[in-house]
Amino acid sequence: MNYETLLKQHQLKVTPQRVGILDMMHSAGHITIENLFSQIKKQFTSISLATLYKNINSMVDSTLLTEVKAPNYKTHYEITKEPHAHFVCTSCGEHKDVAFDMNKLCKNLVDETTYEVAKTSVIVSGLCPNCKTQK
Amino acid sequence: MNYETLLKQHQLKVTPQRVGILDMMHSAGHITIENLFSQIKKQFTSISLATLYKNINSMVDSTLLTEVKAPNYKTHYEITKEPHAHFVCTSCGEHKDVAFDMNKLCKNLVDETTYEVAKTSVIVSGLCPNCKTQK
DNA sequence: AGTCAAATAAGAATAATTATCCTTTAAGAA
DNA sequence: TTCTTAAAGGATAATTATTCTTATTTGACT
Repeated sequence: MNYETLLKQHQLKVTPQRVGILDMMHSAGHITIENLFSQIKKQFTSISLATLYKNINSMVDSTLLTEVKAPNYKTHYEITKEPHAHFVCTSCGEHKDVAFDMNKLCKNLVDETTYEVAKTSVIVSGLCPNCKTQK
Repeated sequence: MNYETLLKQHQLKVTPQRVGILDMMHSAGHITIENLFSQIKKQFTSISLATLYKNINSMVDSTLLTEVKAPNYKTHYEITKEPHAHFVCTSCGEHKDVAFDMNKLCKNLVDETTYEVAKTSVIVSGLCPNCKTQK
């Protein structure tokens, strides 16, 4: 995958920092701001945390990145992929992408002979009827 | 609904503050810490923000409350109900509970002639195979 | 190469959450 | 009831998370 192209497609300026962020995010799968910052500092020793936040936020706004907010878990980020669910272990914190198969959703989302599902959370966002008509 | 019973069922001590929190949360439907704090201070003028956080967290841990973390939206809390999804308007912030009908999930979760769906997020949490077998 | 809007770094400022410490109180035992 | 104790409350400090400000630099496009 070519990060420069990806950034341009999303009308974002290509900078070494952004390419570095994407590269790191790609190899990590998903990552928190905290981890990303400590990783990225190795490559860009003087990068600022504010820069990281601004870049992450603009990439989230442009849908290049997806923000994942799981209960009892730090917000983390990933390069936007096909729709999928996230399984988060309440004990060890492991998290795992799960194919978004409609028929297996909710309690059936993961194999319950091996996983123990405690909670599911579904968030849909967009425009409500009011705001949609005002566009 | 009787909040004392509810608290006892979850093995939590019954205190006036907790009853007040639940009462407020029940009438609000869902509420942020910020709003809850400004409301609850009217009733318990000397309540501390830390107390609020401690109570909310223990009630979330006991599953009495559910924490809802939606993208671009402040974390809010509600008394745990039947599984359901949340629709959050990216424009006005309105949020609305949506019946968790498996067949309508994802893009079909809300009526797309009136809503405009931008993102869906599904989070499942519990124990991963490793942690499950270690129990 | 020259221009300019956008990005960066640095650090301050603000917001959100948790920890600490000491006092008070709910809940069950005596 | 009263006693005992673990848990809860309040005040505030500490930590963590996020955004803002300003001066400087740089990528993208003439």
